[in-house]
Amino acid sequence: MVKLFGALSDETRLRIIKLLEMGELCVCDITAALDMSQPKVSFHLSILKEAGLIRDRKDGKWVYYSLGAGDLFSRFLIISICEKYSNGDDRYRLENYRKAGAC
Amino acid sequence: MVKLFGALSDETRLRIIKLLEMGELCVCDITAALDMSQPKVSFHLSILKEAGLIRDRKDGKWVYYSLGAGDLFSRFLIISICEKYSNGDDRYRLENYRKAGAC
DNA sequence: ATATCATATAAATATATATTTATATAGGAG
DNA sequence: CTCCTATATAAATATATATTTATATGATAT
Repeated sequence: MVKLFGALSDETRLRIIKLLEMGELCVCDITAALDMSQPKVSFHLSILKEAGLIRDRKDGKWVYYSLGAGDLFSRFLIISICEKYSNGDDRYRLENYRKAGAC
Repeated sequence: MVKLFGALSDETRLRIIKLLEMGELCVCDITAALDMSQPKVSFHLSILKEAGLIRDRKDGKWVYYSLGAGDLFSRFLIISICEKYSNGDDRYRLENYRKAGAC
């Protein structure tokens, strides 16, 4: 429980959750959307995963992350966060990244 | 939101919330139940209060804390925590403290 | 007024968490 | 096999959070 709330008590990780509301994203998508260094993003993804809030799927060079892991309570939290939280410019940056050819 | 989850991402504070399920308690009750130093307890109470999860009421020398502050989402979180979390020996220590004369 | 009790706050320290920088791994392309 | 790309991990550093110890505040009782 401490770990679960700890995972949610960080701005960057809430932004990641909100982004993943769009569906599965690979690490470079998230890195571009957040405009952060890749190791930083990987670090935060690992905490979310460890807390059972997100899951990953490997496909070739890429690792895709998505919501939908965890128990009922975790899912409820995620829904609430997505409802209350705004994407800011993250979505916009992701779209630009994709238009520019993505990864 | 970050502040709210941050307030919940600590063992001591979850214990306090679970204790307050019993109803209003003063700082010395909580200090006895948790078997911790008084400044430490005050520190954690201030964080819970700041996050809008608990409220306080002054009566003479005493300050009583209770659940029930905050919006619907906060209340839901508190209910969920109380349901999932166990008191351990905290309740037992509080009873002993009261039998011994309390504050 | 002085002493005492409950609580809060401040300063110093310890510990945990996040960030940066550098490097490793592992899959594909040429 | 060698190079490049996506991702992860490690080590060093920075920052935030928690804990301890000491002190302040403010209420009551003597």
